[in-house]
Amino acid sequence: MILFFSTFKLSYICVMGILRKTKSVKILLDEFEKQSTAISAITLIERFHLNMNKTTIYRILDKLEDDGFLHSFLGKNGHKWYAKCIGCTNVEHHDIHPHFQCLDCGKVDCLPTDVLIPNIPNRKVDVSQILIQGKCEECFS
Amino acid sequence: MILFFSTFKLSYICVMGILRKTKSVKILLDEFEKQSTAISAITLIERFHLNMNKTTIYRILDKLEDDGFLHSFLGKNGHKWYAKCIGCTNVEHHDIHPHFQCLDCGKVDCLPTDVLIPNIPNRKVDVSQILIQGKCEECFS
DNA sequence: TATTTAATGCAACTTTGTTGCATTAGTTAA
DNA sequence: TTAACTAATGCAACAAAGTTGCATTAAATA
Repeated sequence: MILFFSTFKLSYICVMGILRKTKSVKILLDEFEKQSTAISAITLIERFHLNMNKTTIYRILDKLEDDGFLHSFLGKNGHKWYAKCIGCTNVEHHDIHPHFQCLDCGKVDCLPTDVLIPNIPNRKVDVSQILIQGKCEECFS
Repeated sequence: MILFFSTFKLSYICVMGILRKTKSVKILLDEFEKQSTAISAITLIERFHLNMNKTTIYRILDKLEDDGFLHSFLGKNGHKWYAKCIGCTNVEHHDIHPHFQCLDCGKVDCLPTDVLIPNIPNRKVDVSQILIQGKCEECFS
């Protein structure tokens, strides 16, 4: 199924999870469009608790990940973070890149670098998560 | 301060966190001595809830990490895992290696491979966590 | 506009981990 | 060996992140 999200400057999203263009979905898609860094589920709950319930937020994030629109990963304290995918579909996620979390301000960025995970004898590698922690550009100086 | 743990086949641990050789400390040290793979905090709580309180387990793990005897990292669901360090001290952890978690059986191993995290312009890299997920030797065949 | 059902809100719950405080038990010194 | 000191423990209550079930609401469509 294919939906047209013209107002979000997305040409289309191939959808399995998200079926209806609700207010909540619009708000969250909008947020990921305008923010380039990753956003944690908790931050979204703080930011939009007046607009929608936390359950709704968790469910929409889940679906957007299934759809290949967002990818998720675990930050510092095991908190879940989300960021826009590049070239992913509902069949497979392709954007395996490291994430950088600033230990001062907590911000998380996707690093454009591709990291090659070597094959490991007798094991099948499905996913790899690389979280680099340190000081970001702003907190470095 | 230096304590002698002869019964655990450790020559010594340079200690800042652990000061007293209590029953609980002995049990946990023993467990890490005899198991080569990583162990999650939750597993230890399940395994030893008759011997000691979960608070005690969390506190001892914390201290053993401070001491450079264990290192910790986050697995699949943000759960905390612990494994023995190699060549770490209470001043600095040196053993930055990837961890492999089997998505079938959940087991986590430390991979001996060293992974080089490239410097990133304008950022200071402190720690890097690499979690590779897939199928382990046993679950692969 | 009516119908269908995906999506939502809410409350209650689960899981992992933390905190404060009274009690227990290692360690050290007499 | 014993007494004194205080680190370590157990317990209960709490906190935060995330999940579940179910009644209600609101997109999509016919």
